[in-house]
Amino acid sequence: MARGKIQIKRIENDTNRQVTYSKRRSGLFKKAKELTILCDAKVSIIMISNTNKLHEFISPNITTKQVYDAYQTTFSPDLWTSHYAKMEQELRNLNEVNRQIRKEIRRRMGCCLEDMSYQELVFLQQDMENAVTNLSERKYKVLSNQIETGKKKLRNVQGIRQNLMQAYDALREDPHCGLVYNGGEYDHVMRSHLVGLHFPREAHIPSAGGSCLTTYTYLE
Amino acid sequence: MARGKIQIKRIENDTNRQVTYSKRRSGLFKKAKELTILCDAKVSIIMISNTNKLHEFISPNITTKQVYDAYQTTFSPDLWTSHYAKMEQELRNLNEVNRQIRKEIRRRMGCCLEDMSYQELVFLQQDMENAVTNLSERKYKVLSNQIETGKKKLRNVQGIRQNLMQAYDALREDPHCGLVYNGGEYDHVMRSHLVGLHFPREAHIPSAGGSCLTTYTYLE
DNA sequence: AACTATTTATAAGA
DNA sequence: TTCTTATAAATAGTT
Repeated sequence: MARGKIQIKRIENDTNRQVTYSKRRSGLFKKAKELTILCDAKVSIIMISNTNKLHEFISPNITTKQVYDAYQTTFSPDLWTSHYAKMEQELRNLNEVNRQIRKEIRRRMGCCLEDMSYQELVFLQQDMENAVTNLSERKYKVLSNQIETGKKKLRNVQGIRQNLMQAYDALREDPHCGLVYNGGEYDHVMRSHLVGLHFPREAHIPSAGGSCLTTYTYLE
Repeated sequence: MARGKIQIKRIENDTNRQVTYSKRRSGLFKKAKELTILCDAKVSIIMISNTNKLHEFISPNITTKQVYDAYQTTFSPDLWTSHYAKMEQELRNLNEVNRQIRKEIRRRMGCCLEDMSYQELVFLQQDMENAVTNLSERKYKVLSNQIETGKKKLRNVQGIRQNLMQAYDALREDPHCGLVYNGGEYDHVMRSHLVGLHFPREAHIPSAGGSCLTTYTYLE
């Protein structure tokens, strides 16, 4: 939604997907938080990432359990247990699909071709050749991504190296630079910055912040 | 977020709150849907409105129960519940303390004095003046220590000088002794002792070593 | 992580 | 409720 519109479809690049997940998760949680406050509502969000990491948001003064209990109560045991009905249906579908796929696979491995017409065989061959092409393109893309990432890292490192070289040259050209950093002054500045305890008058003192957001890994 | 910025605080007007709830709910669900697709994640959202209406979002191909089961698996429920409650309590306490301390610091820097009564201001001023006094005393003590150390070193040097004088006298009386005390040895000793009196920049200043504890008065 | 050009969400009004 | 639209906020791509 910025620097270009994106299609809402699975992001194939792992890194991008991760980054987007992280960004949008915090966006979503922020919205949830605002909604909680603006509308005096209770919100529970549980997210499971592509990599099986679990994140949750829960409005203040309530627990996730309480929300899900309310959910259960509201949708009566029926709907809650319909979960199982849904699963059964899914299972049946899955079995059927599974049977078909296995047949297809066997065919694509060169077996079970007996009951296919010539026309079907033509189509199948074409399809298999397309598949090879797709795979090849995909392979190329993955490689490109890797190269791209590598380039980025390289640029990064080169930038750092250049800065270091410049700093080093400056130091060599002007030995008096050394004095600038000598003595207690620099030390004082450094220390106060490092410790971060020198609350200037208008200092923004970071709040401990009562975040309700938590990240845990959900182990399958 | 449009036609004017709004403060994130409870919308008091019932109708507006309802409308905003409805709009933002669909916004939230839309975002959740996009996230689901873009990042290949699973999201479960349950919302309970101000008027106790319940709404849910669930990613395709998964049930709310499954997500909640995953959640429960991740946090062995009993342990989690008590743990969570504990954390919440801690957080609340910490936030409160944090708030107070920040206020106190700001006050001691001369800000946020608007909501203090005269009596409180008097106490605070007294307290701050006491603090200045303590600091001043401490400063004086550190200086005394330095002077004391200086005196000791001086005495030490005087002793050496006396020894030298005696040796010199002995030398004059018996020229053969001279060889024994000749060379850089005494010179070196002299120099190091004398130099010690200059308190150069790197002089060791005795550590404050004292208390880091301060008593804050929590004035509302 | 920070930045910023864009896209998207949405508050207020109709 | 729904539509519109000016504006605030989110965020994709980049650094």
